Amino acid sequence: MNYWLLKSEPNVYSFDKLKSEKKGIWDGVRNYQARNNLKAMKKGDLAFFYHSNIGKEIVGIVKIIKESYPDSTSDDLRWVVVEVEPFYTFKKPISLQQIKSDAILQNIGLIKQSRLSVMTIKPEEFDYILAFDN
DNA sequence: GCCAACGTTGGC
DNA sequence: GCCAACGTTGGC
Repeated sequence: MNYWLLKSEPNVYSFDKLKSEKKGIWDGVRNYQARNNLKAMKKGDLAFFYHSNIGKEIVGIVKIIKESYPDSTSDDLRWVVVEVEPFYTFKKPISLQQIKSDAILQNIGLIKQSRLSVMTIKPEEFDYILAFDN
């Protein structure tokens, strides 16, 4: 079981939209490192859903329900998608500011590699962030 | 709107 | 294979 973080601009594709649609295809990734992370995802893995640009906060968790397959929004076979469904909604979203100001989370990918849209989250980071919500 | 931090492209 | 120029992402 691995943990991930997926970024989306909420004005393009928000967590609320995913919830209203019950499941979603994570398409449009055009970066090798992000693509490699998509390929490494297994059914049942969990991922934080982060709103970039607007909100700048982790708003929920999604579950990977279908492993990677070619992205139909590109005719280039290098790119892939996964399918996700809503798994958990944070009672109170975790802001980037909160993550940045936490000594434990200084090495999280969200801070270290701010431009990457699909990244891994260490199990201890996942548990630690989830505990904020209780 | 600006800029830092990348990633990509293309000339050599 | 190097590197300059350019494009993109995302925080501020």
